[in-house]
Amino acid sequence: MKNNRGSKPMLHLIDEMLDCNICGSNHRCLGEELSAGQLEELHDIVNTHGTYKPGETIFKMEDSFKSLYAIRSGSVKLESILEDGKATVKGFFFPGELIGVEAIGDNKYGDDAIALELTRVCEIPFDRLEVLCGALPKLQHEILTLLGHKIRSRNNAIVNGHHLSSEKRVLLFIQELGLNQFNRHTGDSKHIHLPMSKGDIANYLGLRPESLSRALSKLQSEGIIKNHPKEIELLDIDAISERVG
Amino acid sequence: MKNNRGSKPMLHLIDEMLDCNICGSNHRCLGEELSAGQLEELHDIVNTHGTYKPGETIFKMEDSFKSLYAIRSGSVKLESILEDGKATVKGFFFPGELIGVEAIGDNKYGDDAIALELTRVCEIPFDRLEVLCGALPKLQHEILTLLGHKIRSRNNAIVNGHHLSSEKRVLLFIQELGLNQFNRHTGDSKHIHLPMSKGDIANYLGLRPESLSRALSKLQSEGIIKNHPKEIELLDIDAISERVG
DNA sequence: CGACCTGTTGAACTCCGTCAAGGCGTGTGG
DNA sequence: CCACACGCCTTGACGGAGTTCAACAGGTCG
Repeated sequence: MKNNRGSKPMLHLIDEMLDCNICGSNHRCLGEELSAGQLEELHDIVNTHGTYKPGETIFKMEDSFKSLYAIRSGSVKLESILEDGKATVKGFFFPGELIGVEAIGDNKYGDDAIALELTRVCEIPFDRLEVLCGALPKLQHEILTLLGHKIRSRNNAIVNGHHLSSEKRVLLFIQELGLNQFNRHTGDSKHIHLPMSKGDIANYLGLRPESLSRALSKLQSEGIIKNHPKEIELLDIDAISERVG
Repeated sequence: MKNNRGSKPMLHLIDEMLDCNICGSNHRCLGEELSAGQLEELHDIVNTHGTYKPGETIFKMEDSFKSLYAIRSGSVKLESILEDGKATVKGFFFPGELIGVEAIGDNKYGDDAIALELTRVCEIPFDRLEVLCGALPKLQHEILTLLGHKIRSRNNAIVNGHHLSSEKRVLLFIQELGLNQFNRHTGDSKHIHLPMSKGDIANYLGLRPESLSRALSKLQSEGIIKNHPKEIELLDIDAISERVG
């Protein structure tokens, strides 16, 4: 991991924070273009603590919105309970990603954030982040970019939901998970680890568990993937790319 | 097309701008909480010009992203052409709303913005807006809130797409159009004007034109709505509310 | 008038949801 | 250590909502 201030003597704590790039992943989730001094300002407002066991919630939907959370390790699902009592999984998040942004401008988080594995996060108080954004144009730009990207990604999900068959959505999901895993340099690119349950995946994709199971079974019978309990093995990557179009 | 501040009496110009609240609607789409002086700063970066006839594009998907556009009057649809050549309608926008926000952080608009009626817009150069946000915390907060709200709205669309039948989605759409129209104090609340084609509505809702037509016919046969060429007439508002749940 | 576009209607089909049963892995208690 | 129960996943059979294909109606514009 790079540290462009290695020569200067610093407080050990700050050093550690710089090292973890706020979130502990290879990619900094925030402050990518800031100078060392500016980055320090950002670190000053971040609470690095926060470790959650599988199933524990980082925030609940009825909690009042106060902070964003940068995921340092592990993984998180966002889900909410609808009026009719049904749960809907809104997304899965991995190291380097920010959760809580969906709640910006609202007074409550609209979702439960649930750790899927042993998960460490940084808490970033939003009011302090806003103030800092006013002082650091690059940070402001970064947040705006991140939100814009999020909107585009949600729009894409809508379009995919409308135009793609269940099989294609499943393959696209697997592909994205694999890409994500590849970018984080965890595991090899053929074995996609699934920290979440198949039921959660189905829910996220807008399918019944049975439909997801059938899609996976079909893909396995065609020799494209191998379906393991907590893992998808990619047997024919070209066929996957071809099928998602 | 430029800010021709020098060529007009200054007070008159500012007065006119204040009057139109940037976008010409009753609701200010930006600068809601700013003081008069701050609002003036905002107006300084806005180009008020821009009139488009039905079918004309305000920006194209391949244009490089430079500005947001506040709709002053008329209506706009956002659509994009997918790789396979199919068009997908991403949304409909009305006076007081901002378009272009989906492109923030990207170098191109990903959509075509097409006027549905005679439409007037204000152009807000995004780089200048960013600078101004750094100076005006309330404006920054407003933009962030707006983006957060957008993300939530897109998430809701996904959930609705997964959980609601075509009939419910159609009713929800009509309901939202009506609410929108009501908030803008245009027309009465029983006659919902449709500036876009039925085909566009179907596309937006992820349906085939035939399916939308069938849904509307069914609702009409049940005495809940009346289906006109460019208008939906609401006959039984209670039944509508009840059906969308 | 005829060409054309949008919207509507009918009939057959298909994908996915629903309902029901059973398999498999894990944890617990006898 | 095995028996059993409980979740989670899988498989099968069936039905229904929405798509597809095709024909047609109604308005608009040359």
